[in-house]
Amino acid sequence: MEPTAYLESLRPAGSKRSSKRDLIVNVFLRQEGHLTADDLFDLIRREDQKISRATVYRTLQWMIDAGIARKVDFGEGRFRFEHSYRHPRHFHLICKTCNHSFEFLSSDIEVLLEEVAAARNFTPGQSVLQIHGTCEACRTGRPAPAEAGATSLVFARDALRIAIATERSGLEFYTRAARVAKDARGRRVFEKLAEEEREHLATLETRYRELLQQDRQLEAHPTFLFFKGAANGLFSAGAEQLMSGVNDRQALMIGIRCERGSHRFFKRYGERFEDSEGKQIFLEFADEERAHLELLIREYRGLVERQRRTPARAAKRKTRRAPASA
Amino acid sequence: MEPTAYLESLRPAGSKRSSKRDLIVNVFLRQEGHLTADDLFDLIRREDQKISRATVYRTLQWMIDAGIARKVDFGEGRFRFEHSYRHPRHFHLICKTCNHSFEFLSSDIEVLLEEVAAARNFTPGQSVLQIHGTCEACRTGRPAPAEAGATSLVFARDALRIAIATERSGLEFYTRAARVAKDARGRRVFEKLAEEEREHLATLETRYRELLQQDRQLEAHPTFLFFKGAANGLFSAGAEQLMSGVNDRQALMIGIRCERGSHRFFKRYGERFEDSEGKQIFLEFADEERAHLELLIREYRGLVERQRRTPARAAKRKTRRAPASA
DNA sequence: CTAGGTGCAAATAATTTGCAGAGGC
DNA sequence: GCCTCTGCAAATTATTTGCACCTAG
Repeated sequence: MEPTAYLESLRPAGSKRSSKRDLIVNVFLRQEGHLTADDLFDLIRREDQKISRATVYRTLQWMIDAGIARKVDFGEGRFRFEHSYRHPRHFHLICKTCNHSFEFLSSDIEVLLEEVAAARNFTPGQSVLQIHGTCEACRTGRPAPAEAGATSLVFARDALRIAIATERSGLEFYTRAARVAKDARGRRVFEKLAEEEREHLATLETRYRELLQQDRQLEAHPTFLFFKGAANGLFSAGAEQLMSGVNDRQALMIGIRCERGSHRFFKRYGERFEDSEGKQIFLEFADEERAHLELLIREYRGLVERQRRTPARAAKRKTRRAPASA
Repeated sequence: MEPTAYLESLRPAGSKRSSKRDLIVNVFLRQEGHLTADDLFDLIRREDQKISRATVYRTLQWMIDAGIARKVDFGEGRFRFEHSYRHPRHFHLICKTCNHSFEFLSSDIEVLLEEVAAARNFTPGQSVLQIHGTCEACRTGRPAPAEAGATSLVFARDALRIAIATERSGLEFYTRAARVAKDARGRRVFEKLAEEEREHLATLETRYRELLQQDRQLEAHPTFLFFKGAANGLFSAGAEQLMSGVNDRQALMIGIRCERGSHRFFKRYGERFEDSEGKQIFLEFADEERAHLELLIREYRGLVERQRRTPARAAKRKTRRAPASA
């Protein structure tokens, strides 16, 4: 959505247009950091000498009601304001030396927060998380790479990186499982799964390259979204040693488990974000995993059906496995 | 340490005793929640009509310098103060309806915070974490169980619970491994390990019961310290199936891995807390795990040594295992 | 006796509000 | 014309400070 349409969509009911307010809102949206009311007042004064502090405060409150602005409190004894246009919610790193602040988000932390709230029978709304300390620039004396630009693009970048890492992890797992598998049918299933992961991975990597072209410096931005759960959660160490004796049906079942885990993960977390390209990426990825999952389930059912029609073979297979599983 | 000694130990250099200040400090330390300067002023006024607001503010600043008080900011446009005597650092759940706040700590979150800071080249100091929302009492209309009493006791209780959960998890693992193990020597090692865990567990449970006797209502307090890492991290699902073919040396090595993991975990996290009974419990537990670990390592070395002295047997064992591991 | 500590009142600092006039619909 | 927005100045709220006086060491 374009800025103007975005503003119109958020205008509170029963409010009138006003050139003063428009000016304040526009100047505010043009800014990047976390402004105090006074910072904004100074900026406004450069364009219109007549606007009073009271109007700036009133407009800030209006923007908060409209959802354009968020009020943040860094413990300085006054508030700061940040706009939310193309700017997902986030937590803060705050340098106590230069008073600059840096943004990040961590799904892992958000999950833990929800768990704490649930354990204490608390209905959580917004959370405030600030790490106070010293930034790299203040510690080393050398200027840090500027953290400017569209946060929502960085968010999308990180979402894609996470999806790619997950896919790579799946690919590696299936590849190793295929290498280890002794049963020819089981191995073939793993090989096919690996091939499918490879294809999906290629799609994601293409999309990543396309995203990078939207902003020359996108890769230089530090990580915004921290999210480690997705890439490792599915495959436990040592599991591959169990893969060696796996047949085709079991291999398919393993694939189903993996894809289901992946789908749930991305659906669950995608739903947590507000509208943004990053959210979109998570939900699309979840959808693709679901589609793949359904495909695997159909294959599995087909396989079971076929084995039921040739009971001799199924019985033989069962007999052969019996002593090992006892 | 007793309150008086505690205060003396923290008195800033070059400061005089004063009856007014003593009164303010004592009234402050008697309180439980998070007071505003005005709350405290009102309380003080009940005991001494002459004390002025300025003195209360000055004394609060003095207490902060002395480390007796912490200044917290719930975004209300003014500060609140909490004392730190027998009161570990923590995060807050803040009810936006009744303005009450509840405390918790999560080692898992703290670890993630450190990781984020490290990834951004930020040297972290103190962190602020607030979950704003609605408390149970405000949502249901019924009064919640009062969250009063010594937080440091609750902290110790939770530390013990975590240690116990870890020990139970270890006991369960070794018991199952012993049940599954086919090699008689391997099984015996697991049985011995299980027995040791059982003993340690009994010690911890006794200590837990002793702790409960210090405060009748200790078990009724909601969880303060959230810490899930310890109990599950060591043993992955399916691992027990790998246990079946394990011999005595391998079983010992598995025990060493587990105890080492446990020791590192508790040492690492114990070091994160400030002085308290809870910290003590973590560090003692870490020490006990280390002692056990060293014992196991000695046993392992002895075993290897013995096997080296009877090379025929070792060679035989090796030959027998060769096809399985290829 | 002298460096803090204290009370009082005034100063600051951020933000809000009352009111009369200006301006959009 | 009505209802909202705006500027200005005054009010409010939380906190700090100047200064004269007090008190412990």
